[in-house]
Amino acid sequence: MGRPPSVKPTSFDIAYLAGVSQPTVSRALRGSKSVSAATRANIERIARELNYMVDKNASSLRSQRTHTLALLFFEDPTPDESMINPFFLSMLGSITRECALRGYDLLISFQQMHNDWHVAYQDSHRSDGIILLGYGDYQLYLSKLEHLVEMGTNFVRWGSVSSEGIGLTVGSDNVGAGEQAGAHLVEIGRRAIAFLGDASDHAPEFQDRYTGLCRALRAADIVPDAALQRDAISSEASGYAAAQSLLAGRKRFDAIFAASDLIAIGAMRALSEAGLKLPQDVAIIGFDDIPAAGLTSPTLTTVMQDMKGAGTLLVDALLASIDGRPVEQRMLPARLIRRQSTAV
Amino acid sequence: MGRPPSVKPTSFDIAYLAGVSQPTVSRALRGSKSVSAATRANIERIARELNYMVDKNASSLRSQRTHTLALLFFEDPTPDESMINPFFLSMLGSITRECALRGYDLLISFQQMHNDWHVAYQDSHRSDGIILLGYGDYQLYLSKLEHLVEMGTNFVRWGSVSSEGIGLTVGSDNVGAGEQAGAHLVEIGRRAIAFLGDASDHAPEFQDRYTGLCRALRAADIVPDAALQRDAISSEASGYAAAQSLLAGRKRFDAIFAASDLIAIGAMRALSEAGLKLPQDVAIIGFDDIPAAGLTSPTLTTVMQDMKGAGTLLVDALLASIDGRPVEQRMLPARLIRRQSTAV
DNA sequence: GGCCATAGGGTATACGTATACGCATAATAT
DNA sequence: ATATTATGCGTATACGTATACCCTATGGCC
Repeated sequence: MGRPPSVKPTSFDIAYLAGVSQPTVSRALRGSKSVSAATRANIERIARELNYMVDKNASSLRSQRTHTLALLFFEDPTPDESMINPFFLSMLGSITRECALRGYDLLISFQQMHNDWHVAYQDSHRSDGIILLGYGDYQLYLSKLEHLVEMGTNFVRWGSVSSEGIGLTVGSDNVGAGEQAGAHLVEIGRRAIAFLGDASDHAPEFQDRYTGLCRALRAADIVPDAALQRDAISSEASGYAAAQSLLAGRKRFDAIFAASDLIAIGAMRALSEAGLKLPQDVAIIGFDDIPAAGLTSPTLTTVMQDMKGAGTLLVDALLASIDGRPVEQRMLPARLIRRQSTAV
Repeated sequence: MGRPPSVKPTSFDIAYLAGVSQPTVSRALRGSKSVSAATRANIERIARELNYMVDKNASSLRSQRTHTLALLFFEDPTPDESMINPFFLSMLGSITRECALRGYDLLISFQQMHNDWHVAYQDSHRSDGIILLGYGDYQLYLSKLEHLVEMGTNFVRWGSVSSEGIGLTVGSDNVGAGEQAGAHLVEIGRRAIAFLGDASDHAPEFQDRYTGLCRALRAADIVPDAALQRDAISSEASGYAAAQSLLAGRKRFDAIFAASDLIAIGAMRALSEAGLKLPQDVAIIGFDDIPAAGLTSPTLTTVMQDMKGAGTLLVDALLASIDGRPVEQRMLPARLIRRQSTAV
């Protein structure tokens, strides 16, 4: 029934010291109820004394459960290789914390959008499930998701909840947030409100925000004007370009709702360079509340998403899906943060 | 010698199809040279067709190598629970990329500084080595490092390389960087240069930066004035407070070198509120080149560390240490980024 | 007092891979 | 032609845990 304790203690060592068999040790430590309280206490004491830790590999191999989740960042290739979207990074903290709380490890990896879906597949073999945080062209993204579904991989992704999507999705109430932003701009007297951000189904989240804006406009009896919308991806450069294009157009506008803070910041630069006064000439609202939003001048009114809730919900939904519990799509409320860029 | 292919292919399935034994499959796929080219090619082909992937748990269990590194963020507890130092986050990208390149997985976890060292110990059992990214009181940190050394854990940490430290360290040339910053301020005609940041051995990196500044001052025949130094930790609030304390002092100053961008940004706010013109009245230099540094007004001159190189070097050093190869402490050059806050 | 249920825990084994060892055959040396 | 070595691969087994199954003792029940 045993050998004496060795270098790295195993369940056998504990069994030997406790005078029981190895399986009993396993049962005791995993909380099986078919082990007496006295035996369990004894085993737990010895384990603590020896600094014993269950060997994760052996355990996973046997049980076929890794107790590990993989976090996969999907991104469009950027010129600056090492840049990561600050918005998703802010979710990292809460996801990690939530995983730790549930006793799960978190594996992390970054992928360029154009890469083989194989990577995700690979990750699915090292973990019980995958959390997907992606941005970029949604249509490119789709085929990868289909592969995952096909293979029965457990995964959740952050994205647009309102549009029907593939797989389990958690996201902010983008439509509602867009509506709040629009209502606020109307409230401060603006009527010619431009939207910067791709409004097609290549970017469902942006599309939702635009939908919300339009809804707010109609509620104020304003007819949304397609001539005041410009496509932009989430980068400062893209926002700058979009705003310039807007300025070049013949349509006048007195406010901008940008689909992300980076776009808004780029737009602000373009507007300033054109000699416009913010927010007097043009009020502007961003989205995400990245740290930089509080540092621009004027400081940027924006929509704050519930990142902490997001991490919790993502992990929660994924674990439910892994355990075969029923899960529903869930939407998180977003909140408007009023700053100088809309203070008139 | 086998059974037919099953659901999730194993090396046995491949062996069966290739008409060889399982160990041969293992050898072929791991690149052992005691397998003929023909056999290997055949095995690789079959593996590809079956979408075979080596079971990480089984492999790790047998070989006692996980091919996984753990990234551990150590932080002082912050009021805002989910905030992570943006500076370290920017290292995340390059570390991940480097790991992927070397075929290593990356496990990630966050820890409050005051937590049990046990967490690190635990992580050391799920990985071949640990990368420590920490900030906060270095003295608190020390005992944890000693534990790790004691246990023979492989680890590298980001920190001050010049001061003698425990374990393997990789870091920027903080002294040199401080010297560059000081020289630049002298060059634009400033002579009363303040330093914001803890200059004690509780924060070796900040101390190094201060040392560098003093060196530059002496080179210009200026005697460093201790009355122009204020302790600060890396946060905006702390920088704000430190600058206010400086303003309250009777010593006049015409420049500030802040030990981090966050400190600098806080200080800028305090100075602006005091009616001082930047950079005319006070020039200011930060450290880290966080994204926000380019967005403040005036934009902030700062020191950019080589984050990409840092990730590479950290992983490199750790793997060397794991493989028992000799490793030396290494220092990365830092570069001054000139912006408006020192443009006179 | 015989019968069955239950608690408590032991026995055997599987998870999938990597490696020490041994054994042929072929290549080379003498 | 025999001894020697290298090449290529099979055999056996270990890594440490979790679980299906089996056994024993005890207690309750009629």
